[in-house]
Amino acid sequence: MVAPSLRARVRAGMIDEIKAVARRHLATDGANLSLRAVARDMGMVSSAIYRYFPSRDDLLTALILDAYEALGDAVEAADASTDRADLRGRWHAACRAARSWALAHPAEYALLYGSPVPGYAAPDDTVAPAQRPPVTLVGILRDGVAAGLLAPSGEELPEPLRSDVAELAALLAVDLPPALLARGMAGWTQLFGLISFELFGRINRTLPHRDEYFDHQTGLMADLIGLPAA
Amino acid sequence: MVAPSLRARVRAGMIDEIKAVARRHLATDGANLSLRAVARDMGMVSSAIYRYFPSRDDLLTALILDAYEALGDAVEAADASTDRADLRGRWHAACRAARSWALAHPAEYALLYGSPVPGYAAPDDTVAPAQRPPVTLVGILRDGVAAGLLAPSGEELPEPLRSDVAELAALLAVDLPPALLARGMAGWTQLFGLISFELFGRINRTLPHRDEYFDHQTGLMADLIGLPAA
DNA sequence: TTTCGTCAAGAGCACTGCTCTCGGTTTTGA
DNA sequence: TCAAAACCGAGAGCAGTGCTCTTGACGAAA
Repeated sequence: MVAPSLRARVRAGMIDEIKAVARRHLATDGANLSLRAVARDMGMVSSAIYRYFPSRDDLLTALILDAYEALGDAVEAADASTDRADLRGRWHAACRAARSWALAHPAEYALLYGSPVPGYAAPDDTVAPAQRPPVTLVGILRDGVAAGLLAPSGEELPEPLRSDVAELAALLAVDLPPALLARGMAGWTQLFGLISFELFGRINRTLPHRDEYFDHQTGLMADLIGLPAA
Repeated sequence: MVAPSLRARVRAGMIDEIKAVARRHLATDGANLSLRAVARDMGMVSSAIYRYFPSRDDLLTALILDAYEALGDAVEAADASTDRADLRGRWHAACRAARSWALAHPAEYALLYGSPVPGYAAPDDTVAPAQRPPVTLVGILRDGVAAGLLAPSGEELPEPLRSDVAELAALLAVDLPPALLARGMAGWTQLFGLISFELFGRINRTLPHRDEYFDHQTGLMADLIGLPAA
């Protein structure tokens, strides 16, 4: 373990600064960020950026990866800082954390969950961080079943579907009855829809009390799952 | 009512052809469609397009309006062609119609429900057509209550939220108890999330039986709403 | 028939992502 | 220690973009 050379350190600093400037541009200009513009902001020439990122898409990928990690951190931290036995409280905390992060970083959220950039294909590095929020959510269900706080209803899925969802459980590394996992996925799907609707402004020019609406909607899904209050 | 002049007719034809070519480009290149490319495809020069659409955003707006109407037509037709008393069947039919349209026109769906184009602000003409799918869905609930097939649970929303949702009911012109409308909105939100996840490919490289998964997920929301089978 | 509105074409501007070359600096290894 | 290799920023240049403006031709209306 040798200390990184001076050159490597300034290089890492440059990469961080480029990403920071790019994030700033992202917030104002949306997904079509201009390499030349960030280069200008850094007092550089556009071609110099290519020393650090081989293409614009690679810069976007780096930003996407960072954003996934930040969102995953926020959701996991919110869940972790809630009483383990309070399943419903954990659910609400995780959902609120995702929403708060999205409201604080709308452009980055759009990058993660908006329509995919046309030519751009997300590399495989992104799938693991992308799964952290849903894994956290279904992890609450897993803990609930393990602790006996969440009784599996005994409901069974019809067959082509049951094994599909069972495979999904294996992929997410959660040991859950398929029917319950399906309900958890419904909650995750609705959470994404809620945030997207609020952020992309398609819904509710009315609905001024958005916090209350959000909590109620996520509470409905907690009901559907059967999460008990503390 | 005079017959439109020849000139007006060829002009209308040109507008239609431009939109058709643009839709084709949209399908392959995504949201960043090039005016010059569609002009090339039509054997024209880019500046000629501006005789018909004052800017690229106006072309996009026209495509968006058409897409909203097409999606609205599909959802409403599916609902209308189902036995009025079969609330659950109508719900499933409307949801399936939305999904089918989205799968058949992924680029246009992304235009409607993906991340908003940065500089672009949707004009007010779009809000009415955009509301047709959710209005159709909550219309099923309204019919159910009116026909006595869907019993309001008597559940009441806490106050800041209750009047918000009541206002939303007035805006959507559906006479529904707020608590029930909130559940309907949850269903609409989840439907959007389901389609987006499937279309934008973030979810389930596994889950090969997507039709069954979709039906089960929308069925869960029908359960949450309390829609009875036929 | 003449005038007026419409049309396609072309040149041009400012911008984009990206490539390549050219000097200058830093790190590396013999 | 010193030359070779790697790295870095600047600049020119290419192909493409949205958009504006001007020019000349055509058809419909007065």
